[in-house]
Amino acid sequence: MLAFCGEERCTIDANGRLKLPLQFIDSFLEQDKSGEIILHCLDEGALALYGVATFKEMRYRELQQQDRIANSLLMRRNLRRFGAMSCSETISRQGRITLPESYRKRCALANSSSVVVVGIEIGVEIWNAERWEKELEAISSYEKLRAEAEINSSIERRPLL
Amino acid sequence: MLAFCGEERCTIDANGRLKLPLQFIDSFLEQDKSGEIILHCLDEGALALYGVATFKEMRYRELQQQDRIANSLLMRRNLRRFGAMSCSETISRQGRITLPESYRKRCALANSSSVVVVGIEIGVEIWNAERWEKELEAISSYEKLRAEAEINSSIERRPLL
DNA sequence: GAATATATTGGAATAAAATGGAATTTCATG
DNA sequence: CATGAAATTCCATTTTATTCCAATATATTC
Repeated sequence: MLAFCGEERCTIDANGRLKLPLQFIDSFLEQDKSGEIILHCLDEGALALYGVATFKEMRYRELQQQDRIANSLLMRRNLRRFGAMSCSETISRQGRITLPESYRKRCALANSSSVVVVGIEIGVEIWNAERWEKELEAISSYEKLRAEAEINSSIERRPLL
Repeated sequence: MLAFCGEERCTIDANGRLKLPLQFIDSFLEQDKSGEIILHCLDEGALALYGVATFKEMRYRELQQQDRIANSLLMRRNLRRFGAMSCSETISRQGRITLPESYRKRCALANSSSVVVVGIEIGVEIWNAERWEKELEAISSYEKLRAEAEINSSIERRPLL
């Protein structure tokens, strides 16, 4: 079965907890029997869930360079971004995860609201419903631009616009 | 469990003490059973907490070059900066640390005020709430610029604006 | 140098919140 | 229509946070 695919509607309960769709729970448990996952708040305003191994892979290179941190503002900012915007959680025996309050706020995931859980091949993302609509539109209009650019370059002239 | 991650609100008590969130206490104790940590006042106006080993790692390279100190004002200034702006503390049995008055003042961490404690993967930072908002905005606008540049370069033409 | 005043530290009690689980309801399937 | 599975709601328990107070240590004044 294809892991981390599909688009589902779920509700966040009154305490900020989300019951994950079964298929996603299975995909995470397949990766890591303990059910530990990483929550990461994306700059585009959605909450990503990754397996621990997937996330560590993403962060490995930068964390090697500890001696440069003291003298680089950009490095400290990057640590802040990933540190503050990531935390680990464990899928409970009832298939629930608790979303930290600050992440809920930032991603506009209100308690007792309906959200969209999206498979992204290497994990899942939790989106506020309206934001997800906008993101789909953004993806679509970018694809149109790219298609246009591809056509233009194939006939070897500059785009019309 | 992922060490030093997440974003939490805490209050500094009337005596300038901070009760650390449990997850951060655990992360520090895991590194060093004694609970000894280094407080370091950052130039961007926040207070960083590092494990002793982490801090020594950050300072190791520079402190090797003692022979150059006598002939370098910049080096002496750097020693001053790290010397004056760093001190050690021990996490108390109740999970509290006392923040020195001069650091509180410099980092705008007022007594009886609400502050933000941020995991930065290799330690934590304590931020004045408003300053943290500003820092997040700075990080976010940088990311947006980077994203825009990425899109533009991928379709190989200038932005429409 | 002693006594008083002040600040600092540690701890306990109370209040709040998060967690886990069970029960009921809903939905899908045979 | 009945059965099983899953989702949602609600409640009890445990954990965590906050406040307040006592004890100790430090500083100041006479």
